[in-house]
Amino acid sequence: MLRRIYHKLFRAYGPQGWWPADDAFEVMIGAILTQNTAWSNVEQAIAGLRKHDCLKPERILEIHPRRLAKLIKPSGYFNIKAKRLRNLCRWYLDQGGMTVLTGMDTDSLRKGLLAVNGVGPETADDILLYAFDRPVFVVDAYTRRLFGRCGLIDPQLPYETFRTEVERKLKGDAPLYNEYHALIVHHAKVACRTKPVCDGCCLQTVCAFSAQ
DNA sequence: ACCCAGGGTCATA
DNA sequence: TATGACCATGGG
Repeated sequence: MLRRIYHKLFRAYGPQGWWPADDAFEVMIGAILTQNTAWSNVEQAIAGLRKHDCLKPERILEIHPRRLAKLIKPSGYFNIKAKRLRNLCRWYLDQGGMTVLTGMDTDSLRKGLLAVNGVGPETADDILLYAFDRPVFVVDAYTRRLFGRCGLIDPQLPYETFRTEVERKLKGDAPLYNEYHALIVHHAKVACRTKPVCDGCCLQTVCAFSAQ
């Protein structure tokens, strides 16, 4: 059933081409900045960072925290996100950069990411999937509502439990998880133009399909 | 003027 | 384990 929902979304919207970034490190930065924040705001923040050559960990660590906060201001929560960016960059460099990180197994990578203050389960999985191409299904609020409403997975399950349930039922690879999560987000955005946010409307198409 | 977005932490019970 | 306060901007 998870497969059929995927195909319906894909047929409706086509490939989404996530993650919108120039390289893996930029994906990590974007994953922090987009926490509870519209992507349009994140784009402005990243533009600010790029303008000041701050899309590298060394630069982010060397500029003054207050200035970093100013650069990412459009993304909101700029003070705490400035700290989180620094935490992530310190970890990134301490580990030895992309070369070393790429060689690590997925579980070790996730543990390392989660140990960074400011990186929670969803942000960690964003990074695992979209920066390191690991076969990890990213669970967000939309995913819970979608699969919950379709009666496929209990939306109240803890994050890790919900994720492993999806992966167990779906048995997909990284490219599939990549498109699936992007499609769910896109679906929520375009189909939720009507006011009652997302409870009755945005899942209707998919749920009507799954009910047959 | 109001609502919330591609979450996470910390204090509290 | 599970709530609640808190963080803050821009676009609808």
